[in-house]
Amino acid sequence: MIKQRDKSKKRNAIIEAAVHAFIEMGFDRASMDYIAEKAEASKRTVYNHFESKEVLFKAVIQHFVQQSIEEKQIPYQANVPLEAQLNKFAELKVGISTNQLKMNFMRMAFGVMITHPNIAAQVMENAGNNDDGLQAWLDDAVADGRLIIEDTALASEVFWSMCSSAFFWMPMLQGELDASKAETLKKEFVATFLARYSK
Amino acid sequence: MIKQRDKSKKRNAIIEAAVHAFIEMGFDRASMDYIAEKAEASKRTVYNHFESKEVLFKAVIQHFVQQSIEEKQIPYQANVPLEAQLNKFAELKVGISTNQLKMNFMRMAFGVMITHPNIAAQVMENAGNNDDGLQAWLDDAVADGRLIIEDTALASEVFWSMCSSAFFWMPMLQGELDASKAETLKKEFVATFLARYSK
DNA sequence: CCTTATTTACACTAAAAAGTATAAATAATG
DNA sequence: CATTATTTATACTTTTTAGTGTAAATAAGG
Repeated sequence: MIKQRDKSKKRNAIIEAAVHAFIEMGFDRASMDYIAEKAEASKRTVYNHFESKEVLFKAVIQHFVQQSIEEKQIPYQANVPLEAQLNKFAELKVGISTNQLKMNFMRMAFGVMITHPNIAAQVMENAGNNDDGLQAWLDDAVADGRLIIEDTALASEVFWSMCSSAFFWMPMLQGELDASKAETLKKEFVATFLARYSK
Repeated sequence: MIKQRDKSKKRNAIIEAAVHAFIEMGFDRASMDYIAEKAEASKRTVYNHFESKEVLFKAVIQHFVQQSIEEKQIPYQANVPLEAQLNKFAELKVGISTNQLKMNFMRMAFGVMITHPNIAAQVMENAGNNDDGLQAWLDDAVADGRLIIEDTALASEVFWSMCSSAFFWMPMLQGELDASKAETLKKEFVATFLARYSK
């Protein structure tokens, strides 16, 4: 019978340090020595918790994903203009793009996954689930007779395609989007979507 | 007076080898030794042509950009359905996404640019110019009275947002898109666009 | 206060890769 | 053919960093 003590404190400190080191200097250039120093731990302790840099990275990703699961479900409301409700969906994406920490983290993560396909594969296994609830919302709006959509999955993709490109991919690789520009685009995307699918 | 001989042959062999090495193994893991070997040149020769790996990378990018400048202008045609003409614009993006070599190259290039911001900055200086001719086409269509658009620049962005997300970013980071799926999306994008802006 | 799980300091190893030096070999061009 | 610009082979330096070994120090928890 082995006594177990609470290792979580050092472990969390290491993950926290790794998150910032990876964001700051990228996966390859953030050395284990540097991470240990920032975590106020010895390098040996880092390796006692995470047997390799790759394992540490995966833990960092998981830590981040954990934090990001705050299912922002937007329920369909019969007596609110569709425009306003769709705006909220678009706002979800805009919200991510203006969260500097989150964007930097994702930029870093994509960099790693492009550069190290083997790590990417392992990370992707634990990913999945990408439902924003838009399709459910569309189904409700159709049932309520306010939208005419044959294929709500397809319509959902149309909407997210517009938003993702402008509010996610572009800012991700080309830097933050101007706020008023974002507003203009958001309005136009919603208007375009409604032109196609509303009665 | 120094006699100049033709060094372009070796130089091109090196660039060619570097292109494939970078695509195959990524910037960091493609060593100068490996590139030299693939180019059937000595490492010293590689360094005689390109004073550093970074300089070589920039030459590779330039080589690629040079090849990609085949201005596929699509002129406005008064007596052809708008749908068919817009399809061609969408096809431009689909075309890129199904060019495996091109996508692999761009994936690699983005990886480098995310991972090495200093290189990214230098590469970006020589970039610019991203006009696909859609806005000009829209202007013509508006002048011809077949579309009603206040801001053709904005409308152009709406169209490219849809297409870029589905036909570029997603395939770039998540692998090739199914052909029939691409066809479905393309149709829906064009239909959505026309629902918003056609008479 | 004792036991011992956990952490630390520090000195290693091993590997990889960028870039350099130099003298000899090769081949373009007049 | 002769000249010499270019290329080659080879051995080298330097730097960086992942990961390990070990004995001593620390501190959690009963």
